[in-house]
Amino acid sequence: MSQPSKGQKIVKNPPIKDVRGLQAAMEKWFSHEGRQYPWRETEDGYEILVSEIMLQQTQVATVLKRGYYKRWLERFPDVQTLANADEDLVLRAWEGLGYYSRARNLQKAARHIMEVHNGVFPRSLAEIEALPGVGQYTAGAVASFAFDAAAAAVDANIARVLTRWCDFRERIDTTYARKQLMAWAGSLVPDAGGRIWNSALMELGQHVCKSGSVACQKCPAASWCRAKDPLLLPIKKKRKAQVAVEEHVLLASRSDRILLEQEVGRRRRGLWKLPVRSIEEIPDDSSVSKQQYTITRYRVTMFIHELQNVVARENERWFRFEELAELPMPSPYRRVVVDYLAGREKAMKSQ
DNA sequence: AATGCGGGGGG
DNA sequence: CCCCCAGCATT
Repeated sequence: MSQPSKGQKIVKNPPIKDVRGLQAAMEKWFSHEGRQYPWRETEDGYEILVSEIMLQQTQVATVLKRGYYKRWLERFPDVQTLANADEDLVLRAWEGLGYYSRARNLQKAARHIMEVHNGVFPRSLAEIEALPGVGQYTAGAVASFAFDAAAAAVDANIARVLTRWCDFRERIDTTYARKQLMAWAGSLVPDAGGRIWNSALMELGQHVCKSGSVACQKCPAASWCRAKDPLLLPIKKKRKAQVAVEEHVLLASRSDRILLEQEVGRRRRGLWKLPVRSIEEIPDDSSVSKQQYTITRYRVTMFIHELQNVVARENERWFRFEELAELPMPSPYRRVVVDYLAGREKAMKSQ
């Protein structure tokens, strides 16, 4: 046996005694303390899937507060409607959530369900995981929340809870740790059904067993928990430092129109933004303002050059002001455009 | 195994 | 300023 495998053996059962008692305590606690989220009021596979995709790397508060979930289901109430929708409309409904491939994959998943499953949402774990944009976590979440399957679903909340319960003091962002946590999660899910159990674990991670603070005196699992110092868990690798970059964009207007450029690369593909130019192409008499934003690991300083007499290039188009609201546009550019139109409106009135 | 992919919340 | 968040796909 080679050395690296030592200490990396997957242990099937978590180091927890009286699992039935823990399950009972968690379910009782959840019945009192569980929040009422819209996706907890439905057992529709599609509606659950929409919520899970929106919630990937995105906090509950973000999805709820700005009405993304409700609006999406009004606009795309079922699989068939989404499958047949224009991608522009899909991206516009997603605007501000980020990770736009999620939206494109969600539509691909709808098309997959129409073609492969005749429009009927699949129930098996394997069939759900075969949907575009659906990985191991999301498949388990949908199977348990929609169909009450006894499926493991290890999200960031459950990973944190499990590492603390089991005092797992190794890095969790490795293949070994992911397998270990999946094994523990799988052995803890009650056969009777995973809906309440997975919901309760997530709820615990979200409101009690939190990342920056813990409320062990309010925790229903405290007497089962082995963590000596919960705040030190879970252990993750440090993230790469951010890189500062600059970009120069045009705020080019022509009577009642503004020039926009459509992204064609991998990042934010299909969305419209202010046209980018190199610094050498900017006339030095243009009026400049500045905005900061972050995308992935870049801290971008965006210089906004207000210009007229600009010639449109490939992938660029003039849009009437009224059309802008319908276009999918990344948040940093949306803010600039909205401010510009507001300022223009104000100037018109004061004349 | 490492990296790219948004954007906002909260310490 | 930082880390974090109901992760996935690609390399």
